[in-house]
Amino acid sequence: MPELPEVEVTRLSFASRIAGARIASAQMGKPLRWPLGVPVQQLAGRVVRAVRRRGKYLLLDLDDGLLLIHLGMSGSLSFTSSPQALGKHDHFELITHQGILRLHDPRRFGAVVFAPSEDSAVAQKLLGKLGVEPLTDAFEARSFHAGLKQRHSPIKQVLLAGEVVVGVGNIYACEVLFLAGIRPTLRADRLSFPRALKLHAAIQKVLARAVAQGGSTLKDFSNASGEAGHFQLEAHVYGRAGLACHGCGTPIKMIRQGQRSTFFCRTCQR
DNA sequence: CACGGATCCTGATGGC
DNA sequence: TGCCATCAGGATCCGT
Repeated sequence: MPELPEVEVTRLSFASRIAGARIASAQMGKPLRWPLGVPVQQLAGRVVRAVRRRGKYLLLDLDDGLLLIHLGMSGSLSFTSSPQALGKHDHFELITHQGILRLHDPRRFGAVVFAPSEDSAVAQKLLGKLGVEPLTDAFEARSFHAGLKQRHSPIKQVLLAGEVVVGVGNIYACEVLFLAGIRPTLRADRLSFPRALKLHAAIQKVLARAVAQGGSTLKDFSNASGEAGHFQLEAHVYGRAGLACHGCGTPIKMIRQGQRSTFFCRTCQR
């Protein structure tokens, strides 16, 4: 479900409401990607100070330590006031006096991990190699190009790997490469600076718009308050194999790159 | 060490 | 209707 815009929209939908909340209790359903790191009982009594985001991770700052939450492929968070029994796919819950935070994740590729601090080995193992945040001033065209120059893999896979820039998932990677007119199979280090500049602009524009409009409606996304996204920009290539390119009419191609589907127009993208 | 492939898990969908 | 194969928004781990 979530690429960076959806994670950010989720964060915005509950961050201010959970800030200052004291944890009454916590519980786990089925195991997620990694163990929590501490027994759930040890979370009781701690206070949630703030919710930040790094890449596709949400960081819940506690008065002592932090929780790292990742939504994986199928995860979503809800923050509600009404208690109810954990559903089949609800695998983590924080009960606070300001509301109940619940992680719903059918495929369980998501994660909830406790770390004593952001600098701790536990946290750095997950966050340490992440690339620059695309919606900050740190995402700058020249260093982006320099980062690409060091990679010999196809540009699509370099974007997905998240070590140059974070947050661009499979859908937005396809869309952004279409908007920049770049073929997904092109080696990252072969991009000229002008073309990297176009890609840089496309990433900023598409991700920022998606956040502003409440997340993508390409799939069934809703935020932690249960509100659906209104991202109007329809996909140009993603999920459109065989259909006419919006630019030139050529049928959109679908190929496989690293076990993921890639969609592109072989006329518009070079 | 940079790269590519296999892998975790469940559900939806389409062909026969 | 059932059975099987394929595909799904992610990212780590492991072998080369």
